[in-house]
Amino acid sequence: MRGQVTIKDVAERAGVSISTVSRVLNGKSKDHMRPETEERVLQAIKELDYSPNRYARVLKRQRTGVIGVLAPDISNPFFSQLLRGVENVAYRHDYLVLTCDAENSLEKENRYIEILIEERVDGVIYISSASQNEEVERFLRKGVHLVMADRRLENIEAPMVVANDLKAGYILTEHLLELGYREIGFIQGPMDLSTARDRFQGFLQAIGKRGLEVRKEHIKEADYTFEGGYRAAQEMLNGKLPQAIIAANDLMAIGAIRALEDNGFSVPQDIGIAGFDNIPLAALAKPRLTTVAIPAYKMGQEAMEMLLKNINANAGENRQREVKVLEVELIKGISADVQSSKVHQSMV
Amino acid sequence: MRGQVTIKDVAERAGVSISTVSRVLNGKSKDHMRPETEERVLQAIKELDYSPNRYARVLKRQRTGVIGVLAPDISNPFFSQLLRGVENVAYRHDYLVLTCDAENSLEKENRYIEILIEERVDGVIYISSASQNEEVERFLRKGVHLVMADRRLENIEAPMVVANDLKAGYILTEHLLELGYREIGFIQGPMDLSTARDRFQGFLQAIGKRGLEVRKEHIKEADYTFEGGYRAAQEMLNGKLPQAIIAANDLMAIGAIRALEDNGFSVPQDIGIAGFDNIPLAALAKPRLTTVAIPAYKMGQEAMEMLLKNINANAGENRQREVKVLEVELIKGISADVQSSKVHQSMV
DNA sequence: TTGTAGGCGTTATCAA
DNA sequence: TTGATAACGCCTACAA
Repeated sequence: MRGQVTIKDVAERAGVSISTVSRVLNGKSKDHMRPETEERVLQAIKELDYSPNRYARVLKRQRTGVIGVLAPDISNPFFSQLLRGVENVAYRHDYLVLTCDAENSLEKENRYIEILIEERVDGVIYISSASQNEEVERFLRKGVHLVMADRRLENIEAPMVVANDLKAGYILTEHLLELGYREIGFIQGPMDLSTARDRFQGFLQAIGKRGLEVRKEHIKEADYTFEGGYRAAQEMLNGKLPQAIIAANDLMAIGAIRALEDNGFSVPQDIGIAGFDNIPLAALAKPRLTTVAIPAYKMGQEAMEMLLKNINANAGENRQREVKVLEVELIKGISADVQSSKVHQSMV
Repeated sequence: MRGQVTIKDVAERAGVSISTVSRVLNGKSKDHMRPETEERVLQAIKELDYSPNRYARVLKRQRTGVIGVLAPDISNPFFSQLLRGVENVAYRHDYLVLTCDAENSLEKENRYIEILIEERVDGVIYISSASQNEEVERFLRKGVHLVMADRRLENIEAPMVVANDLKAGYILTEHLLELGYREIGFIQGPMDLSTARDRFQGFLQAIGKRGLEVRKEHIKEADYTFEGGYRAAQEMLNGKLPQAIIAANDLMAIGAIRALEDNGFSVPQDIGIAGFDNIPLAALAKPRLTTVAIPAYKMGQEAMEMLLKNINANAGENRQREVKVLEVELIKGISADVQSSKVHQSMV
């Protein structure tokens, strides 16, 4: 950054004042400027390979053109998809995206909140790592626009984009029930997260509607990671296995498959497994995983669009807290057909 | 950003001058400052929830504390791993990482180069999307520190961290040969990339050492993506299949597996498949993929450390262009054992 | 149509 | 031990 070319160098080279250069830079030359003057400036800019200093510019303009995404775990394909959705919209609107991976740590999340505030971001898309974090409200106090994505937090006054997780849990369970499964286990996500709670609630509703029950030892709580799913399934192996297991996301479902296979069971012949998210990995799993597609990419796009709307909205205009619920879709794995016959047999 | 709290507000509240506040902020209070003064300032900062404006700070300090990573495809797990390695080191040294996903597009790469220059990054870790890009040299002309990672570019005068891809290609091929495979096909990566060239060269060397040959129709070039691997394998299906196929990365290997299975072949019973990278997905594939581990995370760490060394080095000190070559490791899939017998049978 | 000058929030030099 | 003040590079009234 030392010895950088400034607007002053350009002005000298072009033989004009710095204001003239600035006007060319900001496209305010159209109306009142001699074409030859503009030409000289453009020429000087090219010769010196000048590019404006964003820091000086932001300081003056009082607007950074940066938005932050605070996510709990970028290595989870679901969130990287969501992120791509955000970037797609941001790129088109000339916003820079600052990605912050909290790695499921509250401490890191807080450090990033501080960084985003120092960065003076124009807005933040927040995917919470935990049930609550008081620090997040600093954004609101500072007037930073905030949009929540994927995970609902009731106590924070911000608009949000979420999926219909309750329905997701319901239709997936209903699907398995239709296939003939009666004893279904569930690997929960962290129950302080709305997605985990809703998916489980949907599960319970579908089960309850048929007057069925679930054994306590067939319900485990894990942390949405591959390893967590692996461990939860392994714990279930201690007792009598259910006929099928629903994991609250695909990563855990795949972990569960691994655990079961490592213990000599084959999926889906011996036991059925299903998940949520429909991450790309789910399509690769063999056999194809039964799952509920949560539109991550779209969620990212919608969240960014909602954020833009808020940023550009008239501050005076009193809006109500907008909530957008995205629809979900059942993805039937080929496992299903194979299983149904198997299960029916074992039930005879 | 409007109505933000500034150092001036803090000074007024604490009843001191802005210079005093600045000193507290920068930890220069240790030596010569009354503890009670410092205390008053700290108190005011807390009461006002003040946080320094990074833009003003950078403008003054002439140093951003930001480094850029320019990568060809973040959705490839290999690069997201590498990125995590970079972030790990950056975080510890209080650097912010600006991630730029060129999505294998030269146009996007160039747009990001411009953005990184405007951002006045202190350094850039560059993973090239193509064989050459003149624009990259702008970094050097601007005095931005540059480190290349993963992919060698001979014509750019910058230090680099790469893997021993030649050896990787060699030991993987040697392994398959030891298992008894004789007709081995190869799905190349983009041959303008050093990794693709080296891995293929290593393959040829191992083949040549045994006096064997490879049929032309058993060599295809693809683009390092899942879909590319799928298509390349499908093309091979038109002729006589080899006994095994090596794909220049895991993503393509998994694509190839998919293609073969979609066409009624089973892996590894009918044909062996191997790849490079050892991405997390490789461990999940069933059966476990034979691959060569390229230490992506470590590569990211090393690249960032090399960058830091360059940034902090005395500018006058004339260094030579450092090149670090990371070692690779063969990962034997369970496929191997199964295959060897099968293949021997078919060779009788 | 172009130029002058003040100020954005901070740091750092010099004086007190 | 503290305070006043001049930059840092850019934008934008206001003047010319």
